[in-house]
Amino acid sequence: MKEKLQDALFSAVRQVLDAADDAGEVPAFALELPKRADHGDFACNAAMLLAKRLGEPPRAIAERLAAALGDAAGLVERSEIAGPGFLNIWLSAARWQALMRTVLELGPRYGHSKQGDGRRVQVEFVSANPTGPLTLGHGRQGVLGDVLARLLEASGFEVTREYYFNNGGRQMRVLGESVRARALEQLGRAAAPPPEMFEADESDWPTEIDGLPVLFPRDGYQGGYIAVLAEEARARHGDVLDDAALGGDACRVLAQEHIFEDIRATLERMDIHFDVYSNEMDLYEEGKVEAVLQDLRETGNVYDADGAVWLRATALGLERDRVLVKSSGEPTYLLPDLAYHREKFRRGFDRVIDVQGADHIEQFPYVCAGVGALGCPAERIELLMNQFVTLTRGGEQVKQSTRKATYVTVDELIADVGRDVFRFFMIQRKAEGHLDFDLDVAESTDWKKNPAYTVQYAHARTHGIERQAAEQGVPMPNAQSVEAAELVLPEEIELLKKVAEFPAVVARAAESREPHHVAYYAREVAGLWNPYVQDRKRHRVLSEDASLTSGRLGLTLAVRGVLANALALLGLSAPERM
RNA sequence: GCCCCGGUAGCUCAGUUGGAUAGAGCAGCGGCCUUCUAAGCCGCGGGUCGGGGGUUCAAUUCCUCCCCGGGGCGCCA
Repeated sequence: MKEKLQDALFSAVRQVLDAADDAGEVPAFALELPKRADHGDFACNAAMLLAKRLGEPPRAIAERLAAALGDAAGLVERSEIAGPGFLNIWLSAARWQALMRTVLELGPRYGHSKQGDGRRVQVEFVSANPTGPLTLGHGRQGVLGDVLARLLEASGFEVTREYYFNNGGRQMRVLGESVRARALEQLGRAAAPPPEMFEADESDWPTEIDGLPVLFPRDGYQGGYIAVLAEEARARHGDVLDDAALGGDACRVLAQEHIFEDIRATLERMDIHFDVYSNEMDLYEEGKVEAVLQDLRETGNVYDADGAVWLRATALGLERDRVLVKSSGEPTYLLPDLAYHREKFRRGFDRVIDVQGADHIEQFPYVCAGVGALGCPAERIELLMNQFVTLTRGGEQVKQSTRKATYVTVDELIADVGRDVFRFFMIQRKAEGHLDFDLDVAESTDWKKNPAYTVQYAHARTHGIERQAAEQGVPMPNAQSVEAAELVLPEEIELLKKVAEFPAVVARAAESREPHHVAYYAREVAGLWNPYVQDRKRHRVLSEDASLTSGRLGLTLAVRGVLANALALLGLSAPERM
């Protein structure tokens, strides 16, 4: 619909230019949905853009543009010049007929496009290291990445969802040591450092308490789940626990396995499914990390200083140089990260999107510069950054501390509010802003109060109406029989306009990597539909008037169509009754 | 000190890539109503878009300088 009008306007502008002996190009004018209904269905700014070029007032140009446009082969009912020189355009009523038919015909595909043309996109997200349960930050990132992936799929891209984790470095070693220490504490062969010691100075860290050695690392993992893992370690690796190296290693492997199992279960609860899991260790074993270092050395992008190997990032236009291999001989995380990103390109992705928390944002340019130096098209990597999540209850912020492991986990929150509410809340704000997760609202099952239920209930209501219709023996219309002519009330036109907007909303959300638009859109539809259904005094869907009833049932199905598709993109269920 | 993100109605936030009189949901006020599933429906009030300067037909949107809040600035990940 919009495309046709766009074409008609293009020719109209061409005509106006030709008449003025201007052979230049038609400017990229905007065709937008006005905020106000009395500004028409579409508004075009072409006349204003031409004002300077033609040396005439924009309103005069708009006159000629309107004349050239005419009725655009029956598409346009009328047009008006308004404001500084806008051309406001009203489409003929026949468009609603076409819209309803399209929505009913396409069903679950309404709003989808072939924009991506099968190009391959990788979305890397969550990527939490298996050192403990997923936090709300991971949860937000999970939903963000997953909904973005769904949007890209709906736009015709071939998407790979990928999870990458570091299991080769210090972090995992500390995890193993934490488990081993707890196991030996349980056996009475080591002393547990008292909690307040973690607050004290590093130098005060005890080596021995009451004759027992303190094995728990100063920066160890304090969460309660470590004790559970320790029990498992005692049962399975009791024989090697006393050996620091062997025991620590066995505990690390055991912890990674168990924790990763838990993470997968959590992802399952969020309804997030990855196609590929990658990890740092594999990159080492396949020699990919070593290869990167070698290639960087050959191309003169690294140098040695202070016993370490540095990436010459300043030569690539960045703030400072970065260490790739520490003087201890151990690589920093940046080196395997470069290897991993080079692999992404080797695997043939046209586009790579890294979903990362705000704490990683500074690192991103170094990864891009590094793989760029390796000859990869780094401009194809995108960063989708997200800020942190805070919990609010009763207007007060719920205190969380990762260090003390006193944080609410994804599992706990889902157990509390359910998957659908969890997902909706995590996606409803734009990613780069802070997300305030209001528990009072999220825990409410009142459909009017909780936006996730507002949307789902709006969908359920379309089924409620259909059930009612079936009871009364009223047939539901289909794509062929649907009739829009009876839909004339302002609130009905508003709903139809909203339904018509859906494909543009999806396209924009996908292109701009802003999934929250879909959540807002769903709320808007529900915000129109719920009052429409509820206001029985002015109108009812099911009435004595058979033709009117049929038209309104068509509207019901169209609204259901966009709600169901929006919910699917958000990864929420679309219940038929609640 | 430097970098990134935010600052829009009492609160939580949108704002279609620079457009017309800046919106939604809650909260507040007034009037109706008794449900195609759950108290709903209609209307009203409410704003120096953090502040100054600039760019142009047009700035909440782009540039610049300040203010406030959050995050980051390791041979940690």
